[in-house]
Amino acid sequence: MLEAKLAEAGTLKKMLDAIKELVTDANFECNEEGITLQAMDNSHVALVSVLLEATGFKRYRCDRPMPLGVNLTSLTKVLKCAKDDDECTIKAADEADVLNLVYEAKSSDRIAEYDMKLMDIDSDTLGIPDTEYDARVTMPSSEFTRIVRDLSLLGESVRIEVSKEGIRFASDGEAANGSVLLRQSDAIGKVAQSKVTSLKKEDGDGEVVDVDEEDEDEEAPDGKVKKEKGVKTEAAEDDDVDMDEDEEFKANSDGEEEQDEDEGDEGSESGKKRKKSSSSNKPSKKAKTASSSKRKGKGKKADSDDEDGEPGVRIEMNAHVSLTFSLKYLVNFSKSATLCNRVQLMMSNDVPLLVSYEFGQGHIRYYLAPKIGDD
Amino acid sequence: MLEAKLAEAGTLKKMLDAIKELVTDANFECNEEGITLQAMDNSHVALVSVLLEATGFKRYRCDRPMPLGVNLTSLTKVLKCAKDDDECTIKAADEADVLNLVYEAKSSDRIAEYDMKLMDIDSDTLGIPDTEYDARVTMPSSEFTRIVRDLSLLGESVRIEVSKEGIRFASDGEAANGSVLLRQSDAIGKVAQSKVTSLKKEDGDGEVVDVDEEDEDEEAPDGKVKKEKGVKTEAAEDDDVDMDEDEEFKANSDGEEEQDEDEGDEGSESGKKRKKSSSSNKPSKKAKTASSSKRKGKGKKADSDDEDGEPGVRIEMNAHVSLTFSLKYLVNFSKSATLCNRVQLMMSNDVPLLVSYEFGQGHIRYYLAPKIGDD
DNA sequence: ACTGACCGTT
DNA sequence: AACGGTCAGT
Repeated sequence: MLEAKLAEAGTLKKMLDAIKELVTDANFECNEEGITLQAMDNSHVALVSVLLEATGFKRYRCDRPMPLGVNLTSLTKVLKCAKDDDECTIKAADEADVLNLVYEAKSSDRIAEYDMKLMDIDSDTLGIPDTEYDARVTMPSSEFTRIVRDLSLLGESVRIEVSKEGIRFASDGEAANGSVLLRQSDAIGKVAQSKVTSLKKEDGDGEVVDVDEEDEDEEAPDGKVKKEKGVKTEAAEDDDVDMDEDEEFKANSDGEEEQDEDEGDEGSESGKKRKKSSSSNKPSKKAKTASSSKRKGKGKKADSDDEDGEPGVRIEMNAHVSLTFSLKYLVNFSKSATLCNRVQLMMSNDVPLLVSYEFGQGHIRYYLAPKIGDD
Repeated sequence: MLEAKLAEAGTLKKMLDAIKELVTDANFECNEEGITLQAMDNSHVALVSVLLEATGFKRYRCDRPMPLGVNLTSLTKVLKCAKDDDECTIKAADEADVLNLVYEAKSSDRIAEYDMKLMDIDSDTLGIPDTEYDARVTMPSSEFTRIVRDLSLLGESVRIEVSKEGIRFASDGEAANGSVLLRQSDAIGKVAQSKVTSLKKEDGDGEVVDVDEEDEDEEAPDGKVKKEKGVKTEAAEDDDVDMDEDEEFKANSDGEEEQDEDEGDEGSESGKKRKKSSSSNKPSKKAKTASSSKRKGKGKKADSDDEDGEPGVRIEMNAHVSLTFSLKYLVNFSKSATLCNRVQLMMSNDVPLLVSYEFGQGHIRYYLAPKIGDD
């Protein structure tokens, strides 16, 4: 059975608000490490990956792994019945067909209890390779929100380009073209813009994740992306690609360099390896992928980019990248800004963009295949 | 003629906002004691009773009783032309077919004047018995609003149960079931939960209204509810009852248990009595009903539950009650929260619920027949 | 298709 | 607190 008590129902509310428009039904995979959710968006163009670490709960217990099939629209309604600062306990018996949610007001003279129906959902666990990217940009999430919203008024897509100059977001529209350039913030200058040893998803706040282990990592036996279901990069046509359920999500699969991605389900290809990350030469590591949690044991929950990291823009790149994405999705992703003040954009040419919001108790990550014709 | 000057047009604006969706046309009955409005909602399921005491006006004069037939949609529009803090004077000549409204800004350098057409409306004064109830719950109006809104996301109706445990609001829906329990707030503990002598509508703040005078009151010459049309309790089928225009609104007319439901028209049954109020024993009185204003001359305008009474929940009960109501109506009633910080729920099994908002210058009360099959 | 109500944002 | 936008109901 599962029993997890969250100090603030608001965390869950914001998380649902962030993804409910993208995904309507999904399995919350619960195990002793925490709760994860991975799903393709309704149109199979983007992939959403959510993690809530067990350690982020006030109390957490999950005897055995169990998937909770939830209709996010229903869960959103039920969560609307909680105040942001209510304590929220979610419980589900093994094999249960209902999820029980209890909200306790701080004042404690109000207790609300809800039982929500669960459903069976095909859980095609998606394989999300943990790869290295040619560029990582960390910026205030509000800034990212503002930029994609502004540009979405002009056009359908945006070209994101990271160069020595900084990061540029440019969109061409019928009536007008727009371009926003963010330069590295002064205080951060030294760190970024320089060749970085390895660009992996950052775990902590503004600190490059320890790449070491990764370097030595398996160099990618086949150097190929696994084939689980996922957003396929190349497939991306003019419009975003629609990935099939059974495809593998090769974040940047055969992409520029290679990263492996084993997906969870098959596990067979797990042994793959990927090799040099873009320009740099660190051999990338692999595996951990979506279950990022394990990345480095991640005991670091609270210290990440969570709420307010440093202000400003931090740019790290090993190679110039230029990719084009659908603004509609980016605008959608940017809703997660309510969860965390900083956002990380990870890019390599021809590989799906990773937009990552790391907060105290976990993260929300979005993968979006680039439109072709960008390079 | 009528001439009444209100210190704040905002009072009228909020009152209209609270009831305009429920009632589109109604008579404002003006007499020397003040202005009252009583009407069945458009679908004849609920009854609304509004009182604006003469003493609550900055200036008030009404030579003879006169009904002002008003289209509330029109009045709402006209009132939108006033700022909340404007002084508002309403005037109507005898037999006039227009209502004159003058708004004077505090600064006095702005005077706006409007004339709104009046209409003839069948004034079937509704008889609202002033009865006793088995349970009275007083709580912050925002809390009530929150609860009924939350539950309305899940289901159509709510079961309200008052027991030693507190007051529970429970609703079952397609996707989820919900239940909110409010316990008596600690500081209030002693007062409530004990056998109350009499549970009548509270007039002041948290004080049981003196029932005395009412006891002696005219026991109802005819002892009946007036014969106006009302919500008939029993009629309530699965869905709320639709009371006929000519029926009498026997809120819980005769006593909690037996409530007669004579249909108002006959008036013959007037002799009924109400008597034992629930558990207690005060003979109920009658008449005053809706014109509650007279209840005790009520000079107390400002001291009532008006804006913020004590915070928290106060529960008084003489018997366990369990009733089911349509959330749609309760959500509608809860709009009155803008007028007053506290709301009173009065209930007896199988009798219409009374939701009462008492503010400085009067009150807005709603009566809603329970759905059957509850309790 | 139009009007009204409700929710969210500024 | 007010205005605008979105969604639902008639």
